[in-house]
Amino acid sequence: MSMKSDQVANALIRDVLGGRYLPGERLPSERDLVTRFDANRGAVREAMAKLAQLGLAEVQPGGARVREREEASLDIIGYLLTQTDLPDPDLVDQILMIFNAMISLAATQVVKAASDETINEIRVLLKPLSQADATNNDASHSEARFRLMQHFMLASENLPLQLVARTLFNQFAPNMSAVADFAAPDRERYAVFAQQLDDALIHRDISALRATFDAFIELNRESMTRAFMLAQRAQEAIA
Amino acid sequence: MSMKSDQVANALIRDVLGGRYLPGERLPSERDLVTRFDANRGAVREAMAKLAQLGLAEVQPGGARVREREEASLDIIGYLLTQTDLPDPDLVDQILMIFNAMISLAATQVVKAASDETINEIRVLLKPLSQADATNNDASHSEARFRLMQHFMLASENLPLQLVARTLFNQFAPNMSAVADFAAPDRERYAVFAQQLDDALIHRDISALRATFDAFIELNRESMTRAFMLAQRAQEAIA
DNA sequence: CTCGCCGCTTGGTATGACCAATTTGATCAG
DNA sequence: CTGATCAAATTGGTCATACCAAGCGGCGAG
Repeated sequence: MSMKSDQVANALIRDVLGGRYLPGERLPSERDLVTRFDANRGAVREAMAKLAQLGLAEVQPGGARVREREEASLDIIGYLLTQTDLPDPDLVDQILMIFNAMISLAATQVVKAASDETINEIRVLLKPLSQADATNNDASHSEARFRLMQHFMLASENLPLQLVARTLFNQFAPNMSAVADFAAPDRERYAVFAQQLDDALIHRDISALRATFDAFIELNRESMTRAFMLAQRAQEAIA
Repeated sequence: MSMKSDQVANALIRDVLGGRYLPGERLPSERDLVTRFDANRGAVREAMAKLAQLGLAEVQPGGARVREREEASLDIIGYLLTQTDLPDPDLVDQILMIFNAMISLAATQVVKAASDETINEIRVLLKPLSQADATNNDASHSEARFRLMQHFMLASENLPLQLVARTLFNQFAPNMSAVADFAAPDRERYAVFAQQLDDALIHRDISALRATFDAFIELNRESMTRAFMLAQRAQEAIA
C-alpha cells in the first residue's frame, strides 16, 4: 500500500506521459485534483511537487504547466517503460546502449588506473562466464554478468558514473521480469567475450577492451531483441 | 525568492551531503524541523519528500533515515558541485568523461542511421570550429561547440541519451561560470578535431569518429584543468 | 479598438487535529 | 543480570480550514 500522494502523482505522471495533458498546456488546479482524487490538498501538493521535481511540470502561482519531455529528469524512463503492458523495445534498446557505454567507460577507467589487486578481483568474477558448458542455469549466468558489471562500476570510483548506471538499472530491471524468462544467454559467445576481456585486462589493453565491449553490446542487444519477440508471441498467444 | 519548502530542502540536502547526517542515521523529526526552520509542517514535509525523491533519505512512519550516497539520484551532483566555493575538479572531470561518452554514443548513432540531410546540418555547424583564426571571440566559439553537441543529441533521436546528457549539463553548467572566464579554447587543436570529424561524417567512418572524440575528450579535459588552476589562483589572490 | 484597473482563481503558507505504524523504554519472567 | 514483552510516546501520513500574494481574465474607460 503506497501513500496517497504517490497514488495521485503516479496517476498524473501517467496522464502527462500518456499525452492526456500536452506540453505547454495547463494542469488542473490543485483544488480540482482534490475533488478528482478524493485527497487532501497537502497530498495533491506533494504529488505536484514530485511532478515538478521530475521535470514534467512547471508549477507557479497562477497555475501549473506541462513541460517538454526532453526537459524531464532521467527518472521518467521508469514510468515510460510501464506505460504499456510490454516495454517499448526501441526504448529498451536505447537504454541498453547507454548502459553499455557506461560500463565501457568504467572499464576503461579501471584498466587505466586500478590496482593489480582490483584487476584480479574482476578476473575472478569473469571465470564463471568463460565456461561455455551449462553447468550453471540461466539465472546464475545472468547474476554472474550482473556482478561483473557492478564490480566494474565500483572499481571505477566514479560517482556520477555509478549514479547514471544505477538510475538506469533501477528503472530498467523491474520492468524486464516479463521478458527475462525468454532470455537464454548464448554461453559460447559469452565465453569468447569473457576470454577476450580477460586478455585485455591482463595486458591493460584499452583498445582491445573497447572492441570487446562493442561485441558485448551487440550480443546483449541480440539476446534482448530475441527475448522480446518471444515474449510478444507469448502475450499474443494469451489473447 | 524561492519557496520555503525549497529553502528547507536545500538546507537539509547541504547537511546530508556535507556529512552532518551520516548514512543510516536518523534525521530530525518533521516537528523538530518545523521549529528549526520556522516553517509549517507542510513545507517541511515537501522538503522531506524532495530528499526522498533524490534518494538521499528513506522516510517511513517512525522516522527518516539517510541513505547511502551511491543509492541517490543523478540529480544530486548539482548539489555536490555547489557544496564548495569552487567545484571539485575530480568530480568535474568525471562528469566531463560521461558527457563525452554520451556525445560519442549519439554521434555513433547519427553516423549509423541519420539521413544525409542531418549529416549536412551537422557539417554546417562544424564549420565555425574548423577555422583556427580568432575571428570569433571565446564565447561564440564555446557556443558553437555547444550547438554542435546539442545537434548530435537531437539527431540521435535517443530520449534516454538526451535525458542523461541534459541532466548532467543542467547541473553542470550553472556551476562553471566562475571557471568559464579562464577557459581560452585552443582554436588550432579544435580546428584539427573539426576537420577530422568532418571527414568521419562524410565517409560515415565510425572508428575514425570514435578516435576523434577520444581526442576531443582529452582536449576538453586539458582546457578545463587549466581553467581550474587559473580560477583557483585567482581565488587565492583575493584571500 | 486599446489600455488599464479590479476581481477571481491559483499556488504558497499556516494551524490544528487525528490516525496508524514504529520506536522506545519500562516491566516482568527466566 | 539478561531477554522477551507489552504499553506508551514519538513519528510520519492524512485531513479540514483559513488567509495571503501573485497571475490571469474580463470589464469598462478612454
